[in-house]
Amino acid sequence: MASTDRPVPAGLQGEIRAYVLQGLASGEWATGERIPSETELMARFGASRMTVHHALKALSAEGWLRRVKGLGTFVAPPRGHVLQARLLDIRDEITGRGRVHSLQLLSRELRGASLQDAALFAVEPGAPLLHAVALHREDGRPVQVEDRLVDPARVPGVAELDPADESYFSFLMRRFPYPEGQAAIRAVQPPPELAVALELGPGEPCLEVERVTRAHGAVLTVARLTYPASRCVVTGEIAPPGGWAKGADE
Amino acid sequence: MASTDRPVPAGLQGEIRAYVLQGLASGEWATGERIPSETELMARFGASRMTVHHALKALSAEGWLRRVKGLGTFVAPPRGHVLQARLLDIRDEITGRGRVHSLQLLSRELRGASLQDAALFAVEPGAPLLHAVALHREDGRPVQVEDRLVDPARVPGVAELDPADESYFSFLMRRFPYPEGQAAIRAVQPPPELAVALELGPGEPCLEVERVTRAHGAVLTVARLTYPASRCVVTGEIAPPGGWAKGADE
DNA sequence: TAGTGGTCTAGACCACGAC
DNA sequence: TCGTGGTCTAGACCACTAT
Repeated sequence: MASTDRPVPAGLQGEIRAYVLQGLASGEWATGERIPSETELMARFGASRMTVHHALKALSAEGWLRRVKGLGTFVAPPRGHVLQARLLDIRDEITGRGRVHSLQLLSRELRGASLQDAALFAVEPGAPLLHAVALHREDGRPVQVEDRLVDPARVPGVAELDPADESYFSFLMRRFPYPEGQAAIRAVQPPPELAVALELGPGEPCLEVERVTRAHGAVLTVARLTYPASRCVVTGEIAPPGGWAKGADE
Repeated sequence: MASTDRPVPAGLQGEIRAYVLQGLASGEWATGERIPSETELMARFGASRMTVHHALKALSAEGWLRRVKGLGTFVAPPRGHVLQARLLDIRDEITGRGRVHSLQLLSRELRGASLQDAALFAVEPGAPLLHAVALHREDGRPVQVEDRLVDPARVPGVAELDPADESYFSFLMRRFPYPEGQAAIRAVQPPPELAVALELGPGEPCLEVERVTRAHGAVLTVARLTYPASRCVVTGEIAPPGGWAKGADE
């Protein structure tokens, strides 16, 4: 609830850190303004230069400060609101709530890449891509349609994977634990076939999350996840600079 | 497009950093596994302990590693996909695209806090809250309804603010540059009055972003932003551990 | 007790920017 | 030239963990 519970450095570094953060929070130093130099802080806290340096370096890495060699240390500009949302495996989400997850494979085929696919995946048109569509249920109620395209050349074994056994998400995370990519969230009027599959109420919209996942710059998979509006919210924290670099402690 | 362009430490620290990241990316060290100790790395790179220590400390602060005193350094568990999206001032977004922003104030009143408001803001029921509803247009087309509740006691001057002059978002950011809070994104069927205000097509859904913003733990404002589905996408990066702690360099 | 990481010091050389 | 931050060293003491 408070701000970040990053492991606060103890001792002198902690004091210097607190001093600087206090100056920022109180508005004593405005955006872009110069804060005391390492030399000044050494004197003020009776610390060695390394100690001061590390305190400032950490604050700079967290986005509070900007340091310029030859010039000094400045207050970093605020970055607007940054929303940090976890996008988890739907399966984990459901079982984590103590519900029962089930999956119905609607289609799965190896097909040639369209021109559009080819451009996105940076492969030759016609190159084989795995296209799978699955319906996820929570206690029997449909909660997500997963429409996924994977490049089997970059994800060996994915063509043989039975998503009822292990989700594509989990399979990919095991092999590429540090994903890069982009995501987009939209509200959509679902096409009729999705409305039927998801057992939507009349006129009920959907939330659509589209994800492009890369590893080493190469696109691995594109997923389009469609949720009934009434059964999904994306939530997240508005992050202070530095975000939640704290390890995974939950 | 690649991954994070954090200022890479030069020299020995950079080498050690690269060595560790390489080990992680290649899967040489699995999640939870122990990586070489500071002593071992000192020998391997001919570096002093401080140098090794800082390299590992930085990687740990970025979420790649977890260090335990007395035990060693371990590979941090992957954290799933983390979506980092900037939520900006709609005004800046529009003018940033070279379009013309205009605002129509639909209502603004000082009203007593309902029981629900009181619980959220942690004030007495009946305490004055500013409630403003505004319609934002881009080149004349409605793109957002902003429904906002602000505690004027915590945001002095906000009751006198004319949102056509300066947006509430910007006003708040100037006074509280380091916001905390939560946000939620939903798809909704807008109520008729919103459908009219936003000039929605028949059956067109909306994306709703709800934000609770705090400073020093106290709720400053709650905003409910409603966008026509056809005119809004929330986009963001899927972040590696460490996110984009890099200062604001765009 | 031995090994780990957490913190700190008092030096050092360097690259950079302003004057 | 002077002050800035970037990097590095070779020590040190401490707290913690496992044996």
